[in-house]
Amino acid sequence: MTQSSATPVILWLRQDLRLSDQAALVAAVESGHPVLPVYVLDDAAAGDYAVMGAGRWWLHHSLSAFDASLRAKGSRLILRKGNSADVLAQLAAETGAVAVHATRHYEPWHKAAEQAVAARMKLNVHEGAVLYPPALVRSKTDSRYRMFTPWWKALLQHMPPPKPLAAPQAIPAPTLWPDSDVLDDWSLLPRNPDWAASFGEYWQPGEEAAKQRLRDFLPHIDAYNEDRNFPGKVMGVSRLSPHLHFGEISPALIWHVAAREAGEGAAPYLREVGWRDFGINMIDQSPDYGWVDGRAARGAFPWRRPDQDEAAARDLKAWQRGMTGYPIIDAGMRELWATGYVHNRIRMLVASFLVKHLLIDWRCGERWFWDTLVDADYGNNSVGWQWIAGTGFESNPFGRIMAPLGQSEKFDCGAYIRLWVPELADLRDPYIHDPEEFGVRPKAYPRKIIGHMAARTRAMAASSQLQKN
DNA sequence: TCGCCATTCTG
DNA sequence: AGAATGGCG
Repeated sequence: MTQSSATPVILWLRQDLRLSDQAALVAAVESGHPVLPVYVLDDAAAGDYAVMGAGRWWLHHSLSAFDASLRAKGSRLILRKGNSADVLAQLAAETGAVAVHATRHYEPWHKAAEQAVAARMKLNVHEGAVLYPPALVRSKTDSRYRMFTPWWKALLQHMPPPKPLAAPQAIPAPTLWPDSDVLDDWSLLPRNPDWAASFGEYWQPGEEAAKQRLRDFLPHIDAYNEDRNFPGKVMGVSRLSPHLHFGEISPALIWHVAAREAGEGAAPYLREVGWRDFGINMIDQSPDYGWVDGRAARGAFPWRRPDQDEAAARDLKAWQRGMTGYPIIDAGMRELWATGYVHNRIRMLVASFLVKHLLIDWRCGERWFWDTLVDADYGNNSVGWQWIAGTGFESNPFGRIMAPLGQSEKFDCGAYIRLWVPELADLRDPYIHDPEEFGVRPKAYPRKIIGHMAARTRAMAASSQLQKN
């Protein structure tokens, strides 16, 4: 016993930076061995989907918070960089560790890494990143779903999720800690310029902050179904997405807390939490969903290519910078830049604008979001863009073009615009939604880069051209 | 196979 | 009021 208990087990962490409700952690502790928690930064494996800009800011603070939580339990976080399987094998060789515990993830690069690790050592994979394992949600004919509603009905048959596991009282430490990289040396935080300077005003990464945000949101959960449509309502949504992405809080914990506090009133909110599982369900079935059209077009769609067409490049830049001349679009893109987040309704509007008004390939938008969102998540991002672009298995038809100006008014976005577009701060409703229409020309605010009707006509023409092919 | 129905709407 | 396309039972 003394001999074997001195042999450590590795707790391999990825997007699971929490102590509560983590089966892998509980199993590692219950094994009776000292536990070596290690986070491996493996950018090469993820390739284009490595944690990028805004996500790296979050990751830095989340790792720091998680290390502090571990230390309060008598443990600590080892940081290593490189190929996951190589790093873990090396760590095992250094410490004599014989087994690895980890939480299962469904991104293709995570699945590949799990296989590579399992080929070289004893890997115990635990569920916990999802409400329910996606492969086990089956239709009557035993097939898997690509449409949300039937999938959701089937998933509900398996709900509630397992009861959340408590954080261990203490985490047994090895007698000798292996070397760890120094977090600051990873240079995850931006500098020169520090474009994330204001992020701290909006976010506090880490498990404790995630739980606090959930507690703060609970009194508003009954109003969610209505208020979530209004980007100006600060407590209309929970803003838990980045915490969920990095695994600082589990979806099962959210489910149980929300259901306990709000009963049936939690249902609309939990359905939206369910969209995260649905995204995972999609990328699990179609690992290339982030860049390959789900429904292949009947010929190449005539996207305007920013890499080949100067006008398209200018339009893409105007969109990225929030200088399109559409107040609601510009407010959203500037909120994204300043906070690493955008309200979901605005995500739909800006995405639709890029794809349909500007006719720019949805993958350009997917890339921009991947770089700028603190909650950039492969499943969510891919499903969202494919839905808006009309390329997804289940998606909005291309011909359905959202009217940004109408939506801005309908969802009362005046205050939201005044907050993010200071050039328009003096304008009242209804002028704020479409100043050009009212003949108002605020200083330094651009004209619309394309008129709504002109864009609509162009998009419909491009789309019908495709039908003929 | 065939009919039903689809996340967040438009003019 | 309308409307078209594909997943699902």
